[in-house]
Amino acid sequence: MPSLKTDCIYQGACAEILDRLPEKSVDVVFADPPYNLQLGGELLRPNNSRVDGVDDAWDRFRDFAEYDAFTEAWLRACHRVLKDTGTLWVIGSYHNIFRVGARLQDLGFWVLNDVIWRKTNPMPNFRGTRFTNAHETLVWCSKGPDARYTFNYEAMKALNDGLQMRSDWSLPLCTGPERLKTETGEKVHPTQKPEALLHRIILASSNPGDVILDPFLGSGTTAAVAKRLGRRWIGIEQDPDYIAAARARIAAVTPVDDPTLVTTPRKRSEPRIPFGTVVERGLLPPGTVLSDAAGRWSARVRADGTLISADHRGSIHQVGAAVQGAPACNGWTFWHMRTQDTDAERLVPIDLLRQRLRAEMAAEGTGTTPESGGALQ
Amino acid sequence: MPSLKTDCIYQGACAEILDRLPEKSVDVVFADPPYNLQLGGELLRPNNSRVDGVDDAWDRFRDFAEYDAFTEAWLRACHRVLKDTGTLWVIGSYHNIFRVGARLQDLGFWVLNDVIWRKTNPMPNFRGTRFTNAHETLVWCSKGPDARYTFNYEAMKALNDGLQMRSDWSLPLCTGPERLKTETGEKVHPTQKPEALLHRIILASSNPGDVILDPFLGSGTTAAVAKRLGRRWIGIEQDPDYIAAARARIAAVTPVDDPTLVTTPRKRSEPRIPFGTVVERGLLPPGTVLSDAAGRWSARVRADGTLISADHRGSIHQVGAAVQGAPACNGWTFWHMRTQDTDAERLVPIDLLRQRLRAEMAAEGTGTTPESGGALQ
DNA sequence: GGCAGTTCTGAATCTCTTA
DNA sequence: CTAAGAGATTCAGAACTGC
Repeated sequence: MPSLKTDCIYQGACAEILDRLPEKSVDVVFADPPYNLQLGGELLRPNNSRVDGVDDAWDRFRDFAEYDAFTEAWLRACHRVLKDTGTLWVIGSYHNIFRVGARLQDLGFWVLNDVIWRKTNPMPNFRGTRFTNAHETLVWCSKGPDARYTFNYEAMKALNDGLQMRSDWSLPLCTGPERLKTETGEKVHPTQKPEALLHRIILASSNPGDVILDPFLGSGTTAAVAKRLGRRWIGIEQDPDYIAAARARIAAVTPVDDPTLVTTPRKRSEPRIPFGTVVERGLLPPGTVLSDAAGRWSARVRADGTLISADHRGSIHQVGAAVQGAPACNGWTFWHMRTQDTDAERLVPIDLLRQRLRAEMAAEGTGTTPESGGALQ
Repeated sequence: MPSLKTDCIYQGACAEILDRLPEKSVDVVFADPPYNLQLGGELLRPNNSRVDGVDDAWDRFRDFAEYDAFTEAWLRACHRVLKDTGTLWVIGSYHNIFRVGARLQDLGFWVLNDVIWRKTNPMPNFRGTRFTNAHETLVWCSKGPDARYTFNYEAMKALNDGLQMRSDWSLPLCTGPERLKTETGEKVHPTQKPEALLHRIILASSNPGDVILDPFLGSGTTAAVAKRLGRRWIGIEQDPDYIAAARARIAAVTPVDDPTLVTTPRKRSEPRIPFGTVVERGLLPPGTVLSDAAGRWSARVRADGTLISADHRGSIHQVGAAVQGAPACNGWTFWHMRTQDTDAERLVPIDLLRQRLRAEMAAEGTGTTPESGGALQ
């Protein structure tokens, strides 16, 4: 099995190149395949200027059958090189996304989300014959229904001002200085994607050091953003002009050197601390009375790190669930202790003690290093 | 060939019923088929309450093959009953929309647009495992690449306050009084669609008197909106409980009697907040009579968000200016509506509705997009 | 009645580690 | 492999409760 050389562009047809890479070696695939646009003649704006549509050879297919065969080949090849914990992103429009989506489901990929790139500045429909085509669709999937995968939930939530990131993303088209131009001022690539789009994708679904593969690299947006965010990358591209432009572009990118700048740790990945340790270290003496925030229920701390209430005994979680009659409970945030704060007596969650202990252990160097990002089911 | 009886619900399996209808007799099909959700066990919110997921028998399929066969059967039957100038709408999620989209392309349907219903108030992802599933996808297609079809471009542009209607529509879920409930307070139907969605679809792709067919009628949203907008309709549904609820609902609808209220022959200009959204969201039903503060002039509201008076038609601003013989007019403050306030009937400016909508849109919080910046979708 | 706080709910493929 | 236990996790809006 060949080893995996990263941070380089492979020239050639993507399915063939992919078949020569080692299996289960890639963390994230981002694919921007030909859309099979099936454009008719040329399109004129109301002022009779010509719309520079996609008419390149790489977007010409005889029929759906040929496009489907092409799609299945590269998807299958991607499935092989993906790690079992890896995920695949594909972007497309209504011309091709149903073909792609159905094929990837048939190949066993498990759709996690479809994501809408809502364009803030789309090209209008000049003829007034349809709705302005103002979005593109991304499909995000894991290797199977039970596969674990990386989703940096907290990073996405932070990016969205503290609210869960939704499946619709409003971003402008790639224009202005970001858009690569030739010396004669022509677009280098007809469908260059905005870096903001790749920024969000890579931040959401990978960790620093991960390998991001783009089987249709084009002008190199994926590689440029991956490099900047401290990820390794692999690009596959046929066209030597695109490759030249991408190489120059990627070379000009300076990576963010501090990994903490490009990760938002999940609570799930923090070291686990048994409640018993809190008692053992004397942060909470046996016999201390805990209660919930509203003071409805109470329980006492036992020396072995279990709780005892009027009717129940067990872990902080078990007793919390039992007194509420709930199926489950996070005891750390449910149970509170009295604390003398300035003058008034207040109730604070015992999770504060866990946080203090984590800080102490980090200072001692005894705690396990928090893993970056969270691996999800 | 049987004749086409309209404005009624046929009970039975949709493909079988469709096969008994005359061919090429329907103008628009709107289909909301089972999504094949494949939900696992139960899901609890962070507060331990149970999510009432869709587990109905009609959404259970063995595998993709069975779902695909089901899909192809009803799509093929719809193709037969559609006029050559007819169009088909299908709504779905990532669970099924790729299967549906690929099959309808295979059957010869020609995709005109995919349209995103962006939900302003979706259910969150409670476990923090994915992006909030905040949208659904509609596919709109004609019978073939060269088929003519109805698209009321000007009506859609008017509804979007003078800007081309885009392929992404922001609308709230069907909740509150619009949501049908049983006597015991349960949902009549687990997936009732908002009337605003059907309002836009029917206004966009049909004319008064056209026949709208819904092969999965459910609680009858399609029929209710079609009737109100002066279209004929046909519903197909298996479940007798859904049928009973739909019949009662549809019977309570009063059609807009004047066809000129639901079509748009002329152009108009561009204010900042589309008055059409006020209409579409049901804050002001088509046919409502508006007047100026002194009661000197009056005009009626049309379904696309324009007004019609004795001598004039156009935007709220244009008609306001025209009736006064003034060069310009702010329709938002000029036009008033009657409101039942405490005991007395009063006239209040329709700007109140805009303010309410602005508050809602601000709460929707879409950040830097034009949508939150004023150009309502 | 009015206002504030609480509860409820919506097409949802919704955990991970250790024993 | 399964089972058990720890413990992480929510936004908008309507409906309801209580003062």
